Amino acid sequence: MKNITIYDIAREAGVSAATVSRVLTNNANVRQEKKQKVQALIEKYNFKPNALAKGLSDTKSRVIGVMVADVRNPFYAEVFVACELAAEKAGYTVLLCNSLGETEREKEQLELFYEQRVSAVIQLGGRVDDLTSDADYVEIVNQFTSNIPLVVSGKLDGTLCYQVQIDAVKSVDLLMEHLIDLGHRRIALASGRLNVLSTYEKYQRYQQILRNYRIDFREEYVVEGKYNYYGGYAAMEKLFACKELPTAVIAINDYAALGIMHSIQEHGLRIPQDIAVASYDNTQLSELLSPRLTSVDYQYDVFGQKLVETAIAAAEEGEVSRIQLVTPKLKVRESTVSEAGNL
Amino acid sequence: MKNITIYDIAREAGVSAATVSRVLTNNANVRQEKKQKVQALIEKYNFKPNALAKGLSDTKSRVIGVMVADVRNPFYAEVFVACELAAEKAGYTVLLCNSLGETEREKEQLELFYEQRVSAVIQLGGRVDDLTSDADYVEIVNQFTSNIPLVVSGKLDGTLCYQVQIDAVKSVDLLMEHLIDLGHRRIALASGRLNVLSTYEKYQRYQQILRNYRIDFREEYVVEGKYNYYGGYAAMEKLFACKELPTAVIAINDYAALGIMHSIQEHGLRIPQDIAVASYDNTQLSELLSPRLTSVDYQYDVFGQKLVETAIAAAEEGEVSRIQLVTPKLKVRESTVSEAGNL
DNA sequence: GGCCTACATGAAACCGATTTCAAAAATAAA
DNA sequence: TTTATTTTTGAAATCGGTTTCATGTAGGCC
Repeated sequence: MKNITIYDIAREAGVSAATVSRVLTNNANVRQEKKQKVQALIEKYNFKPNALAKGLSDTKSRVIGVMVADVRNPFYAEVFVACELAAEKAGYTVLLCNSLGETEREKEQLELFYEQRVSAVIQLGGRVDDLTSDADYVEIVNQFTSNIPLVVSGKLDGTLCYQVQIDAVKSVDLLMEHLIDLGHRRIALASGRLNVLSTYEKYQRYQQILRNYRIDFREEYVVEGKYNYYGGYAAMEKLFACKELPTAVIAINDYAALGIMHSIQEHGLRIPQDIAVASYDNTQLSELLSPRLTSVDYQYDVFGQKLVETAIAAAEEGEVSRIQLVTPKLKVRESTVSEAGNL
Repeated sequence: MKNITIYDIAREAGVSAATVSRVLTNNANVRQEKKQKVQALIEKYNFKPNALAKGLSDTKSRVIGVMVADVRNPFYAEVFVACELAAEKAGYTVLLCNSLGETEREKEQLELFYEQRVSAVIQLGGRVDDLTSDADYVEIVNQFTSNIPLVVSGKLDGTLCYQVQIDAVKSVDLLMEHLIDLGHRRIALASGRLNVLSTYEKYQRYQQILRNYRIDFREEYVVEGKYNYYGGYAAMEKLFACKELPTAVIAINDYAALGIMHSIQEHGLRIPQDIAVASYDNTQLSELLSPRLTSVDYQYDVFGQKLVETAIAAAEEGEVSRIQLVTPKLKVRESTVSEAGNL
């Protein structure tokens, strides 16, 4: 069955294609009578305009490319779904791709996005979140952004990207103040890699807070590591080597927290009575661990919404500020505050 | 900066657009000399052909729409990434969307995919995995598939979809034989909903295996429930009400297994010494639990590869069989086989 | 050299929408 | 009724590629 087009509708309705198009875009003035006739035919044939032709003719694909490091990471999955829902409301479609932490892939994906003439791109994780700069990438991005707006959660010095950030300072404040309020003074940081922007910012703020509260900073309480279970596990094993054990550990994300918790439990200590654990991300996992995990919630719906809004506004040449912040919230659970019912 | 087109290249090279196109598609015969000249210009301007124009002119968008129930579910995230990698190799792009378990969304997404004139659609979870039929949906799919091939992992009676299934029978066999070999005779099934095709097939096979081994089927050992942590937890709590406790429990997925494990541990029993636990999906989580979880691996890379191959073959009118099976493998870990090092 | 075949090439049509522009029709004003 | 104004409308151009078709050119063979 041949695809029907605007011309088929036009012929049968006895009008021109232009008129059908006007009905479709609902914008010019078309005589009621013809309008209804056309709409009836559209209905009858269940006609849907070809998005490629539309995109070609008005040079707007109404597609937003979303590039994340890896959707298998629940953080990115959450953000993606939030973006999808937000885009949908605005009549946009989202194209997802994973950079898988390879800068080479990121470059290729940008090219692919350009080929698809996406209206805008949202990039999270990978290069845009890495403090070590890559001149080549900056070059590519600059070329890219001369045609297509790029919204990042992160930072890319030397480029003109829109930035939508989760307020790293605030997220540290939430966690640290919570722990300090609980009386903790020996707070360790099972960090990620310090050349990742968001991680570095957290580290900086961690030190600042310690200073504010006149708590000594201990080098040995900061451990760099991977953003997964093993990273957390390894970090905690290192912390066990400290002569004075921390009373609380902050994990860089929920998976790392799980590793930390296992390590603690294997050493026969209790959470949170012996060591409290808290983390960032508040993915599904934090609700499922035992004890359930105190974690900083990044407000994925708000975050996704803002990313998409910014992308669309930029694509449609609307007014958007170049930098925006999303305020996280703390979700307190039993891994820091002991309730009845924990082992 | 205006986008450059094939015509700009043609003009500067002193050839026609047709020739540039031939160089681009690399298929007709073009004099070496001109070819190199054109390629040099393409290089110089970093020209990338407009995918919309290309798609419009040859009526092939080279985009595969992937609809899953929810990427936040690691199973779908794994499959999606596998599809993406496979598609990439073949020069295709993937469009992801989440149906979020709402049939209404699924219908809308199919329309969106059609508007985008995707080359093929891959659908996992949701309607295509549901035994309760929806005449309206079948109608829509039939209309859809008259234009665009639909590859499903599941089944949609009354439609002409391509099916790529994970061999449910085999996956049950792997788990059951493993447990029976270990000496288990009281094996419970913490099932999902039995109106989900894949779940129902597993249930059927479970009964069959019991018969084969002349083990009595006990109604009370089969508990229906949700596909998440709480579903598993609730199921296990029910199983604790049996007068004779099962010695092994099969969970419908890793999250459910986690719920089951927590329930068992809260009751003060040991895994696997008192009760063994095993599951389907073998997502990252199974490696991270304590004890680590025996799980059926669905061979995501093979699965994704086959889904995409089928989609592309169907789109390009190649030969593909309508039904294909992917053979799962068992990943044995400590939740069924006690090793040193478990609590 | 003459004839045939194979390759190279560009003009033009096409894919399916949107949009501009000018003409036609309807309405308002005189 | 006539003129001025506003709406409607369709023809045609456009977006940026691919492809067909006819023509031009080169090489192969007698």
